[in-house]
Amino acid sequence: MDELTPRQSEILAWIRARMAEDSLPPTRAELMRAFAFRSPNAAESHLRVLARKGYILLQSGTARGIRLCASEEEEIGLPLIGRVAAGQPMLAEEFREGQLPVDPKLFSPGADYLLRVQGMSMRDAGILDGDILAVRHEASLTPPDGQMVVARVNGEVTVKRWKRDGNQVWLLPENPDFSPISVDLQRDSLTIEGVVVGLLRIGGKL
Amino acid sequence: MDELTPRQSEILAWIRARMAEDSLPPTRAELMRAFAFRSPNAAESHLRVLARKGYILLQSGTARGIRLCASEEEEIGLPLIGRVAAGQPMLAEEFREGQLPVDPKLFSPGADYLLRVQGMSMRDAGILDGDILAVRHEASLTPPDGQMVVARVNGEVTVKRWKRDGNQVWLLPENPDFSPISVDLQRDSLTIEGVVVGLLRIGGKL
DNA sequence: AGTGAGACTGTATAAAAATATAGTCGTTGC
DNA sequence: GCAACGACTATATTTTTATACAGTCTCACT
Repeated sequence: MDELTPRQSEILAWIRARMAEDSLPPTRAELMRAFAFRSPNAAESHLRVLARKGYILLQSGTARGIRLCASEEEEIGLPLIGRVAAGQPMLAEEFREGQLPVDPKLFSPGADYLLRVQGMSMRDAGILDGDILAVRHEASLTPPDGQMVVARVNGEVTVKRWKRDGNQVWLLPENPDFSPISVDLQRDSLTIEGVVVGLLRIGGKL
Repeated sequence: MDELTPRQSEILAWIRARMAEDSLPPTRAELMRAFAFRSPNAAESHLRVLARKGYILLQSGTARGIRLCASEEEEIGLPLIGRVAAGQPMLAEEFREGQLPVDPKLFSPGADYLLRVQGMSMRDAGILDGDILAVRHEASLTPPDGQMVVARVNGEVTVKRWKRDGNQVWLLPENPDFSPISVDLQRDSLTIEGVVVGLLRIGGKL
């Protein structure tokens, strides 16, 4: 699929927006009005280019015969992240286990991605090994105490309950077999990757 | 919303199918061809009726200006069932807490409804009070031992692990504070309302 | 027996939409 | 320096579409 010029992406974006909004592809004239062209042919030639580059399909001889090509995987639902290597960014392509058809708005506040749980450190909160957490991206270091967060301590990703007292942060497991993690904000590197907004368990051992 | 005649529903169904299929509303001429009308006016007047009865909206003066009206609650997702009174059917309207936008195919095998969990009898299986179970309707009395089922014993609905030995059925909790329920198929009334295929936890105490 | 709605046929016609042709004006690449 | 391309203007010319008007036929009412 060829690259688009800035102008071309602008036009493609508008077409997508219009179709999402009222589910009716635009005519050349409507495109022309939207971009203040003074000739319908400006719209026509842009559509030709978009079609040639494979972003849209034009049905000749039919009114509004524009259809979007499956935009290289529709990306519905949320990405499911598996084990994240230390120090690597969360959403890197290589940690993606897949994509699940989950409505982000099912959770409140909305979820941004799904994370596969490893280990039993949150067992007593009803979160088992292999469970899937819905996570909302949220980097502020001031979640309410008791909030379940996805945190990164010295590069390592972990899910725990948050508790902070000044520069002292505790990441609390929910399983007596595990010990709380103590973090000194001035000495250790800690970032929050998000807050847990939901849980999903599918297949496996129910 | 007025009732439709058989012919009118047929036509509405076709329009819906067409729009689902290629996301482009039909023209009068296309409708005419599809139903072998010999006059475009047959299509026109049907559209008028559908619009008058509130099933579609016609944008006058625009090609393919047909849009479907939100079909009296789209019923997307799955119904969420709350506390079911003893002896009452599961899916009765009065036990419905709502509808959640969950894709049935997210689970395997697919889910038919969602059920709000009450109590802590399955705590050690990571199922807490208030959790939501995805359930597949399945009435056979021969699920594999260890399968988590939604069962009804003498009218009362409960979620437990299934274990059967001849006429002796055990419904096992996953919490030492609770006792297994013993059921004799010849003396007690037992039906299976479904098998648990997934778990969802949103909001509340995460 | 008469009326009205539903489901059409048949014929037009104006408006909407697609699309061709001929250019202009900048950039970019060789 | 010039060809190629992107991004247009300007003007036509078909096709497609929407839509009006005038009927026909059937069936359910009342």
